[in-house]
Amino acid sequence: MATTPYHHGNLRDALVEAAVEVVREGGPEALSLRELARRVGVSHAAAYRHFADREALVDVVAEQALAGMVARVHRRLDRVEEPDPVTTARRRLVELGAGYVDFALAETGLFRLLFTAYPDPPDGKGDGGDEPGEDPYGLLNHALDDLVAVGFIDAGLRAGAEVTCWSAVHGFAVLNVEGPLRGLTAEERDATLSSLLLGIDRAFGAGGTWPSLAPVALDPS
Amino acid sequence: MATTPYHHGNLRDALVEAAVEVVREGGPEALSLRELARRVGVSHAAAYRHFADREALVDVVAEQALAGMVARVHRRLDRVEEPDPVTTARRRLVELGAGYVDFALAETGLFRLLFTAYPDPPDGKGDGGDEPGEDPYGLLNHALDDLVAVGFIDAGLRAGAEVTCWSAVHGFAVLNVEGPLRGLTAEERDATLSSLLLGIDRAFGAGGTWPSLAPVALDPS
DNA sequence: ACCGATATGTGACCGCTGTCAACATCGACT
DNA sequence: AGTCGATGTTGACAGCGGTCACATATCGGT
Repeated sequence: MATTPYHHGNLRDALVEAAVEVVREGGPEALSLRELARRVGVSHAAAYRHFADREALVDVVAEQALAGMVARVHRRLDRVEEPDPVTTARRRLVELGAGYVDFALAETGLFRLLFTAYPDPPDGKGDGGDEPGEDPYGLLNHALDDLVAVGFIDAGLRAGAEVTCWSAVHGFAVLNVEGPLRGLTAEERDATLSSLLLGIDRAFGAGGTWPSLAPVALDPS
Repeated sequence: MATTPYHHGNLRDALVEAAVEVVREGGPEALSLRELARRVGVSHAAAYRHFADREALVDVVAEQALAGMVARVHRRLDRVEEPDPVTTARRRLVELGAGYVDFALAETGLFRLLFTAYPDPPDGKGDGGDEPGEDPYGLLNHALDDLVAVGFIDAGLRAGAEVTCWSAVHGFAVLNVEGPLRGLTAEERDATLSSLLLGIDRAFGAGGTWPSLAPVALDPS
């Protein structure tokens, strides 16, 4: 039987599943090998047959978290429909940021784990090899390139733009998730996030005169 | 004798001093009550006469860290001298951000501690009572108000501006200190930070046509 | 059908941590 | 002089990550 075989069968998967669960509702610091083993109903040393150490387990959870974040961002991106290419590209950048923050607020534990495992966080450009455009950093660069292509961003402003965007959105997420800005009401959060995202849009489109974009709202689903 | 009295004399201060030292060169996760006691040459439980628990010690270190950061920001702020009030105000905002990042990169451990103690980080607006303008958040608001006063920032854009600025700069710091952006060279860091700070300036000054600002460089002293 | 190699899980153990309670010491004040 | 409160010590407990020798189950080859 695939369900509950002989020894335990699929301990590894069970552990990962439990780990994701634990991190979700307690953050990275709640993730303990022993607690996991207890949950799965197995000896604490058994986990070491499947993971070299705690870090290895964390890495796997981080992968899942990253995937979840990408999925969430895509959900927003896919909903964008605007009349002209410029507005579409601008809107996509905004929605990208909003999706990032959505995930951070909806999956606090996973988000914190993603950026608190100081030995080599698995995000972004370092890890090469993946499908381009399937990690947040790739999506971001793609969106910015589009904005240059449609003539919204001056080519001279493209350099470093991805860092600016990432920093702003990531900072907002961090401050709201585990920093002094948690405790904001939903309204305040929406307002300040709109202000931030539209500010980025303004900074990039400073060359010409463009119609302003509609505000954003978080989606705590 | 004030130096090495009877029992220990000034254990509390000695512990705090050692704690700052440890965090400086190992980050918050290296801060252990027992290690501290060992360093100071005292029994492992002695610390409990002075601190309710580990958290309390962390809070004190956080205060020191915050003070250090404010000092560093001020050092940059005080060096600003520009011909006209508008440029001065703009420059001050830029230097404020640069000082924040300076501190994050020069005092990695202390910075991380400041924003990783999820139960009530001591930064920013929450803690009231302090001299206004003597914490980073107050300095930031002051700088932004000035920019409105001199006519650089349109009054309609003032709302939420402090969150935008803080998010961007904080995000940059976090990504460079413990995130995927550490590993950047000094040149890349300077370039991207300049791009970020000047982008903020651009976003706020979008109303009129202003001369562009000179780039920034980090100061790893 | 058997038997051995290999994968998987167990229990005891180490050193580390924070925290607490009981005990010792010392200075200050009456 | 003698007591009291603040400070420091000792020893214990539980929980953690990690490692080991050992037990067990499963599978592959004969």
